[in-house]
Amino acid sequence: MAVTIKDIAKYAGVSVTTVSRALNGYPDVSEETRERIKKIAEQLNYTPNSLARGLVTNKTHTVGLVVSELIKPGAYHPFFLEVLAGIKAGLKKDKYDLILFTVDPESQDATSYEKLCNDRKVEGAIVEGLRLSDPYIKEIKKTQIPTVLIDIPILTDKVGYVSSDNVQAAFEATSYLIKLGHRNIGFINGHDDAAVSFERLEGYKKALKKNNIPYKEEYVVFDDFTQEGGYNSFKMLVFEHPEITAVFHASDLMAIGSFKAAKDLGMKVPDDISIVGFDDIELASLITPGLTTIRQDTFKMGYNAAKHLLSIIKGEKPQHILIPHKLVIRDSARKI
Amino acid sequence: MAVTIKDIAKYAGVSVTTVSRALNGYPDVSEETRERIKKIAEQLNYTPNSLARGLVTNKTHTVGLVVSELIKPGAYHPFFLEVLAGIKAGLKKDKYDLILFTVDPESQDATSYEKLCNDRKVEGAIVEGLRLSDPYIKEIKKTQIPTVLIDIPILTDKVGYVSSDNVQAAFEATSYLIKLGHRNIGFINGHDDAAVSFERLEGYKKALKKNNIPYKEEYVVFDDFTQEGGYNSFKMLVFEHPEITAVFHASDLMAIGSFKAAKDLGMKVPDDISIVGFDDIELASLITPGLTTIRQDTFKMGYNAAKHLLSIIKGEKPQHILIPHKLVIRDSARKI
DNA sequence: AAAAGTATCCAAAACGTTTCGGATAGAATT
DNA sequence: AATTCTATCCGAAACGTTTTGGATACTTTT
Repeated sequence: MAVTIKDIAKYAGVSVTTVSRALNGYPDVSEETRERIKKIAEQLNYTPNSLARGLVTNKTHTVGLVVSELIKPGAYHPFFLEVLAGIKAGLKKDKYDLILFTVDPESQDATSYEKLCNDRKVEGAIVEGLRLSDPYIKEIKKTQIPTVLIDIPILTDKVGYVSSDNVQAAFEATSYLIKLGHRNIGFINGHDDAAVSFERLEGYKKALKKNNIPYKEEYVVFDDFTQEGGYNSFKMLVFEHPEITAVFHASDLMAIGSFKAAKDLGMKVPDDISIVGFDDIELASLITPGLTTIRQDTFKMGYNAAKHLLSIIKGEKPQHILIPHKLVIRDSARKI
Repeated sequence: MAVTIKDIAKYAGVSVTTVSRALNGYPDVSEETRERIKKIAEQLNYTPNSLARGLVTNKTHTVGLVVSELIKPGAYHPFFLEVLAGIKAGLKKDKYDLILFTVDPESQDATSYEKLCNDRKVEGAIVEGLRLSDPYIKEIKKTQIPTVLIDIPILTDKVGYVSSDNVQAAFEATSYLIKLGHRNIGFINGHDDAAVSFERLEGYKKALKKNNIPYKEEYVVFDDFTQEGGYNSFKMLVFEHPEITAVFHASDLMAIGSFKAAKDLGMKVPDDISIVGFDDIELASLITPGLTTIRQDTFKMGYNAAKHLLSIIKGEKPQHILIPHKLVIRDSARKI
C-alpha cells in the first residue's frame, strides 16, 4: 500500500490539513514542523496521489497530443518527431505531462474531440495532422477546450495555432527559381485537404505575378505529400509539359519522388530539371544532389505550440504564432 | 460544471449505486432501468470522471512510455516512430492510454523510475533507448512495476523485454559477406553502452569462427550509432587496414556515414568496398546504391511490447519476446 | 488588564466514483 | 401459510487529497 498524507500525519502527530499545507508551502505552518513533515515525507518515500489531487483541484497537469495520419505504418511523418521533441521541451518547465492520442476519421466519428479530452481530463491539447475534412475540425472551431493546432488556421476564444508563413515561404522558393532564369515552373502541391496547400499555392502565384509570368493552371498538380505522390505527379507533369525547366514541391518527400522519377526518365537533376522542396527533412542533405528546399523549424513549432497552449490554459488570448523559415540552397536547382 | 453520476441518479430517480452498476453492466439491475439510465446518460452527455474512478479502483488504464536519447534535437531516432505506432496499435483494443516520458541521465538521478511511474499512476511502462549505464537500469532490475524493455535484456518477476535476435542477425549479415568471398571484414559497432552491441559482436564473431576466419580485434570499432560515428570510424578503419573489403555496421545510419566517407575517400560502393547495415530504415532503399541490411520489424516490436506489457499487468509471467528479422539484399555489397 | 493581532494548527466537507452489506418485495417452494 | 429464493435496489463508507472556516494560545498594543 502506498504511503498517504494520513500516514505522515499520524507519524508527525499533526492533522492531515497541516501536512498538506506544509508540503504545499502554505505560510500558516511553522518552519519547524514544516521541516519535520518534509523529512518524514522523504523518509517514507511519499508521492502525492495525483488522482486524488486532481479530483479536488480539477487540474491534472496533463495535456493531450492528438495526431492523425502521422504515425500510420508505411507512411510515417518525416518530422513528427522533431515537433514532439519541441513539445516535450516546451512542457518541461511547467511539469506538464503529455498523453498521446492517435485518431483517424472513423475514431473521430466514434468519440468527439471533447469527449476524448474530457475522458482523460487533459487541460488542453495540441492537434496535428488533421485534414480539413476531418470531423474534429468543425468541432474544434467551437470548442472551449484550450487547443493549439499545428499548420491549421483556426483562431477562436480558446484555440490558436502555429505555422510557418507558407505564403511567404512558397513565394521565396518560387522567386528563387525565377531568379535563376526559370520561366516555366511547375508546382507539385500537396493534397487539397490541407490548409498549407492553399497557402503555398498563393505564394507560388504571387511570385509569378510579381515577375510578370502568367499563371498556368496546368502547371500545378495536387497530390499526396508522399514520395509516390511526387513520383507520379512529376512523370505526368513533364510528359505533358516538356517545356517545364523547374518544379517546386510542397514537401521534400515529393521532391525526392521527383528525383526518382527524373532518374527513371533519364533526366539529370539539376542539369535537365531544377527541383526545390519544402521542409528540409534530414534526407534532404543526404541525397545527391543535395536538395534545395525551405527549412521549417519544426522543433520550434512544437516548442511554441506547447508554450502557447500553456498560456491559453492560464487564460491568455490565443494567437497565430509564426515560425521563421529559411530557404536553404543546395545543388538541386541551377541557373539557366 | 460537468455532469456526474449524481445528476443522472437524480434525473432517473434512483441511487447513485444503481447508476454506477447500470452503466458498468452489473447484473443486479433490471433491463428496463438500465436502458433508462443509459439513455439519460447519453442525453446528458455524461463522461465518467476517470480520476474519481481511478482513485477508488486503483486502476488508471494508462501505461507510460519512457524514452531516452530518442527524440533529442539533432539526433532523432530513425525508427522510434514505427515502434510508437506499434505500441499504440497494441494498446488499442484494451483502450489503454499512453503517456510519454522523456528522460536523460540527470532526470533519472532527480526522480527515480518508481517515482516517475507512481506520480502519474501508470499501471506499467515500456522503456526504450536507455543506455546500460543509465541509473534506471539498476532500478528496473528490482522494480515491481510491470515493465517491458525494448532491446535491453532484463527478465524478472515483473519485467520482460522484446528484441530482435541480434546474435543471429549479425551472424547472417556477416555470413552473407563471407559467402560473397570477403575475408577481411570490418565491423563498425554501436557504442559499448548498449546491449545490442555485444550481441551483434557475438554474431559477427560466430560467423567468422564458423568459416575459420580468425577474429581480429582491430577490425572492430565501437562508436555512436549515428551517421557521424560511421563516417569517422570508416575513415579510420580503411586507413589503418586497407586490406578490408567489406564492413558490416550496427546501424543503417552508420552505414550511410560510411557511404559518405567512402565517397570522400574516392572509393565506390560496392566496387571498392562492400557495405552492410542494420535496421532497414526508410532511407536504406532511397540511397544509391540501395543498402543491403538487416530488417527489423520495428512496428511489431512496439506492438508486441504493448501486448506483453498488458499481459504482465494482468498477472502473467514476463518473457523475452523475439521479433523476426530478415536480411534484405540490395546493391551495397558485391561478390569478390 | 483588557483588547486586538498574529502564528499555528485542525475538523470536516468536498471532489466523483465503486463497492460492501444489507433491505425490500414479489415469486417460488415447501 | 410459512419459508426460502430471487431480482432489484439503496445507504454509507472508502479512495487521498485540498480547502473552508474556525479554534487556540501566545504577543503586542492600548
